[in-house]
Amino acid sequence: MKNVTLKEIADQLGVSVSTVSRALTDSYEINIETKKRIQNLAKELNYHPNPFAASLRKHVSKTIALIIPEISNNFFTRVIKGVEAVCQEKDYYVLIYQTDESYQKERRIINHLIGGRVDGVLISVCSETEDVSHLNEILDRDIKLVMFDRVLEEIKTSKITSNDYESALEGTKLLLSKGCRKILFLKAGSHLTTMQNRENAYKDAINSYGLKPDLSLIKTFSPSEELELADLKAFILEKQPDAIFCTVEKLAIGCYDICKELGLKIPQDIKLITFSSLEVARHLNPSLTTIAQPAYEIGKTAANLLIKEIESKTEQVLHQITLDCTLIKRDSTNKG
Amino acid sequence: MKNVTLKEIADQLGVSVSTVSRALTDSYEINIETKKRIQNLAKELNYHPNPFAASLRKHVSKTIALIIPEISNNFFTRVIKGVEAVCQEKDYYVLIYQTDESYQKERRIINHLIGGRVDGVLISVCSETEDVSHLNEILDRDIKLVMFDRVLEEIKTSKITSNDYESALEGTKLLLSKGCRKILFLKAGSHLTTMQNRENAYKDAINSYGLKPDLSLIKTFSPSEELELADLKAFILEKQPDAIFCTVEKLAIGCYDICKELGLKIPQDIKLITFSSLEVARHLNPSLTTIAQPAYEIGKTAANLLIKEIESKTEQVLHQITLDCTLIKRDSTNKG
DNA sequence: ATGAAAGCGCTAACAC
DNA sequence: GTGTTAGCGCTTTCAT
Repeated sequence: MKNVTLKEIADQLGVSVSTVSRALTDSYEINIETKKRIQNLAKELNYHPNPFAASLRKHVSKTIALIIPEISNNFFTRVIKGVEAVCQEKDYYVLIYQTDESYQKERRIINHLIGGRVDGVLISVCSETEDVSHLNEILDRDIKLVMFDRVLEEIKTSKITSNDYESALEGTKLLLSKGCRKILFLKAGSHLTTMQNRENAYKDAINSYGLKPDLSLIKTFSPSEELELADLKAFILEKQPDAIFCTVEKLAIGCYDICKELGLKIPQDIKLITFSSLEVARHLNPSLTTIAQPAYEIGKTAANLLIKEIESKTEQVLHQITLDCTLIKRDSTNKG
Repeated sequence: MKNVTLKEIADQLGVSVSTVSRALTDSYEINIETKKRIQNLAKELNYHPNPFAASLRKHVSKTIALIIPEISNNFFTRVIKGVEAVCQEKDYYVLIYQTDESYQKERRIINHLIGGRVDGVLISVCSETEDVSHLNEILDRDIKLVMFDRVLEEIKTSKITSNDYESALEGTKLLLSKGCRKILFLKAGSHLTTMQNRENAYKDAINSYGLKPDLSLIKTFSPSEELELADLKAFILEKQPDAIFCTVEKLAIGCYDICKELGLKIPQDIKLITFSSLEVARHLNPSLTTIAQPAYEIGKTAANLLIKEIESKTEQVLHQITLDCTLIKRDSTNKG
């Protein structure tokens, strides 16, 4: 069975295509009787408009893209939920793309989008991203762009982040208050504003204790590679820390694996804290202290902002919104 | 800046649109010189074809939809990876949709697709789905369909599942071998073939021990609702089981919560096993015995099959492929 | 080897 | 209130 078109409906009813089109968009200028007849037949024939034709004609697709580094991550999973909630309400469709933390894939996805497939893009860039030309290209094409969480200084768009500095400060101070003095700080990607804020907070917290941050305790990992566990293990063995601050969940899970392997007890030998939205954090052994970002809210806020920008006719105002994280203290930071 | 079109390139070079079109698809009938000029200018102007125009004209979109119940679930997350791996290689795009286990959303998504947006659909139906007319409608429109994991008997398409019966049999026998005699069986949705296979295995395993399955120990939960935890708790309190077999991860996590609340020790008081691909299962307290489905392989197989069906001109042969699960024994089923 | 022209299915300006 | 027409950007006959 082929898809039924406006023309077929028009022919069957002896009216013109434009009348059918107008009737189905419930235009006020169509006779109520005709409208009924058309709508009924459309329903009967199970008419569904061809989205390509409509988009081609109207130059809008009522669709946005959501580009994230990794779907298998509770933070992004909840962001998606937030975005979808808003988009469902406002009748937009969401295309979800994941970059797997690969800059190449990020470019590929954006190239795919640039033809005009979407009206707007929501992105949390991958940790590899340094060259930002692909993002600027989006803006050049008048596709609206909003960044969230993993944002970049140099792009002129609205940005939604969490209060990374304040919460990392609080997290580091928690470790310090438990007596930790040799705290590893594990980053994922180096040039993201998000990571820099967290690192600055880490240093400032240590300074606030009258101590000097040891920069050799700070290490950047590339989440796009698989083989980093060996590096991490070597780093832990070399530094013999009494605590680890992870900026991303994946690193924290890696620490669990390594500590088990090395026979290091959490929290007795090493305390652990991480940015993470992992739902089962409370059931881990030991339960994991997390800084949970307001993922769902970030998704909702970002989507609302993007749609507002898409639909506004006036020059857009750039927003910079910060939402608060929640520090959830669990056993992994208990007094050893 | 507007998007550059074929016409603009044609005008600048003093050739016709069709020549440009052919040059850019690397047609053999275009002079090598002209082709070069056109391709260079296209690159220079950063030309990107309008996907709507092309799809409208060609009646194919090189895009497939992947519909899953929940993104926040490691099983589906890995399926996505498998699907994307195949699609990237074959130059297809993947639109990911989640139904949140809601039949209404499933219908809405499929209606959205029916206009011809995609060439094929990969679906794992939500546990609510009983009416299958929306799926048949896809087939009516000549959109290819492949079901995986959550499959339905009554739909005539290719299906990829895991060996649910055999692995549930093995899982149940594991519990029986540890001395468990009052094993709850928690289902998610009742009419899915997948669930029925698992339930049959559960019963058969008990029969094989010369025991009679107590049907009152089998209970179906609706994963689309939030408030089931109270039900689950009441059920556990009422039945006082010595083991629980969960068909989905979410129920197992619920069991952890409830056992903690009730002061029941896993595995001493209650043993626990579940179908799940949860990556941190090994770090849970206690570590969780899982039956892990070959998620990545399922995704790859399903995508390959779908693309083959899309591209084949001949009448399609229906495949029914089964892949093996892995039982990973951990502490939650240890001798108490 | 290249161009002219038709048309995919839809919307919207312009008639009447 | 309804029809006619043009055109969105592309591919693809059919000419030449």
